[in-house]
Amino acid sequence: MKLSAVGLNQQSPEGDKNCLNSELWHACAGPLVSLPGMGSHVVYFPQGHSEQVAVSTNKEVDAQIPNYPSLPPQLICQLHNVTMHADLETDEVYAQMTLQPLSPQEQKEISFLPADLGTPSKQPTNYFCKTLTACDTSTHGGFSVPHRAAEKIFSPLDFSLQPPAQELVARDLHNNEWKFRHIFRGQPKRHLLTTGWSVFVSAKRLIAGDSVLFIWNEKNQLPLGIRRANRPQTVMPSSVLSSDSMHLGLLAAAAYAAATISRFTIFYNPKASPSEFVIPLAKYVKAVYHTRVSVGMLFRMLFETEESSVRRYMGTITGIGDLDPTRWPNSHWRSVKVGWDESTAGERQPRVSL
Amino acid sequence: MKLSAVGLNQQSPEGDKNCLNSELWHACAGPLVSLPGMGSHVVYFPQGHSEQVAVSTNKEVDAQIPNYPSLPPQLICQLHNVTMHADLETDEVYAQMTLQPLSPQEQKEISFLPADLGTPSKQPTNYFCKTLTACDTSTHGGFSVPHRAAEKIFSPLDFSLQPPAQELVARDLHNNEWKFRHIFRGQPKRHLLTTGWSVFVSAKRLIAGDSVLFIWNEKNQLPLGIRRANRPQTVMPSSVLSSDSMHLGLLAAAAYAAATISRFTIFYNPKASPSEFVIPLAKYVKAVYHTRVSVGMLFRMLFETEESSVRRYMGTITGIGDLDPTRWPNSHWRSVKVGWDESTAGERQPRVSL
DNA sequence: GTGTCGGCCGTCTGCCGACAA
DNA sequence: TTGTCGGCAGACGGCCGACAC
Repeated sequence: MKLSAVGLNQQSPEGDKNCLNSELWHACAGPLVSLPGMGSHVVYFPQGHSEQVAVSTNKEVDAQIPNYPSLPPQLICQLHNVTMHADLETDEVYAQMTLQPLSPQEQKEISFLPADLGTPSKQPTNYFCKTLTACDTSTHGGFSVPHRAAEKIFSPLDFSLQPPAQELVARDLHNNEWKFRHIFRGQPKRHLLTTGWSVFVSAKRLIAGDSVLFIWNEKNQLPLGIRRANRPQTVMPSSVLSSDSMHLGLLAAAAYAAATISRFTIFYNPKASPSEFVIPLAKYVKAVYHTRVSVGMLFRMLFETEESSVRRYMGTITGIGDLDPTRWPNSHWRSVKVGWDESTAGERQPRVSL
Repeated sequence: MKLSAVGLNQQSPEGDKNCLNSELWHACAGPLVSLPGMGSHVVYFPQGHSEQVAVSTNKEVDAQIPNYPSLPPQLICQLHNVTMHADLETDEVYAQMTLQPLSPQEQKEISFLPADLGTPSKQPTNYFCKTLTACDTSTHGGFSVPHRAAEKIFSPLDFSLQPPAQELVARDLHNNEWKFRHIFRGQPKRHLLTTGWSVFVSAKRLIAGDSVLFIWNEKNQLPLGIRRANRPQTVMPSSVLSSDSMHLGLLAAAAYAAATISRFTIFYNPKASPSEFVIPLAKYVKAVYHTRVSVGMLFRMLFETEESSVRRYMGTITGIGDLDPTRWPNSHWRSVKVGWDESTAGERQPRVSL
């Protein structure tokens, strides 16, 4: 896996590129992904982080791994830095966060409830997202642009030309330039991307079922992103370190930072992670202390569907208790068991709050 | 990075595929790479392991990382298991080792010197390795086979045919099958691989400067491997875990295993790692206790050249001392400083023994 | 002995409207 | 409105010996 960051160290921030592409990053991440604000207070769940590593390495956490008595199941931190990144090979979006645990006296001082519930995922308004068809990805032709989307997002064509056509310049998450011939032709008339499209498809290794999205912005830069379909074999374990060592590493890093009140760095990958493990403190406090949860209660939860829209699912709380009592006693991570109403099986026990 | 192992867990051994391709694995790894025998006693250097992670993530180890007082700079272990693997995407070879630290009484019991100095890298005898030319990798043509190599390695052609030709079936490290048309033609006559060659080149993403190697074996299976040229941008950092957490992870895993006398798992990547960090115990004992090292002494050391042959370099010992006195006191890792005779700069301070 | 080139032919890429869902 | 197809023209892939180093 290659990173997109520039400079000598690949883990350095990307500079102003982040600001430029923040919209695009959020669009690619999806509507349910939100990042807490810089400087804000958050709750970090080592268990959730561990789950992300387990999914990424395709290996369950080993029972051999010791627990760190000094590391609580939830750690209140200040978020020093958030930078948005994208995998150089797959364009998968992820965020790098620098966290600093709060000292005991700092925790007391913030007993008042801050209002920051996290920016609610600034989805761009003027964009379109299309799932690619077999014809879109075949070498035989170009890309068929939905009619209304082309009129709304692309710069207007000069209809005095026969046929009306122009060159579009789009930029992906790495700020790479992609040029497409945009033409309005056929019977009936339609918007098509021809020359340049197949280069893009093969460079990004897109297949039917993946999605592309174009964003309109005031500078007319035409940001361009992709969302891959959930292919089962997307797992990319590393041959650098054993998964056991990785689990130990994240725990050790957090435990050491907690003990010395020093900063540590984590990666959050929205697509890989089963659920968010860095939550704004206010959201956490509200969920744990200001919400009455009891067995039998009904509730709703949002999920993203395959067509990248949002849908509500209903569920009933069937139990409350620790997921792993020996290792993580009194953890609020996935402490609520639910039974889902609809027969969409495969859903897991969800997390504490939303 | 994808792994080649099969089954539910990607880190499970590959079964008998290892045995079949052991020759090929060693051929791809190069003549200087040797793996200690299964069950033998070895010395594990956490510092060396850390260096491999640093190179793989392209990030120097952070001074913030704490040291583990319970973890000595060299750990005597029994090697429970060694399996050979290859990266599914790049075909890069690496080994997975399961180590178990020896208890104090076990260490005393092995005070006699075992004779196991490691299998000296069983390089196959009947093989050829060719660095690809621009014409070999261009889409315009096929692969020009060195004349003597073709006669030695490939199954003999039927020279009654005009032109003499046959189909060769080769197998790579993942046991994938590759078919090539082998023909003897042109003026002057030569051996060529035509149909099938370009598919192989593009699938493995070979470029001029990379090498391919064919091995002859008694079963006539024609194992086929690649060695990539040292491209500067080969680094593949992971977006799963911060490099700091990785360093902590490997230290924590070794420290925990040392404290509880339990097994832990590491990956050894010969191409990524600056030097071997799992050494047969006998070799270590011989180097440390049976070799007199003093400042000013002359010595020789083997290096692999770019043409994958072996060459001797001469050097003088200019000093002896700890590389990192505060973190790893009394470590034998890179404790010997040398000045190289020839003006081939860029060499680093070498390691204890060879 | 082998790296690169020009020549040549066949396949595939990629642009077009027709047509149907 | 838009997914897929057949038709077609040009680009590129890929096999060949010539030639030079």
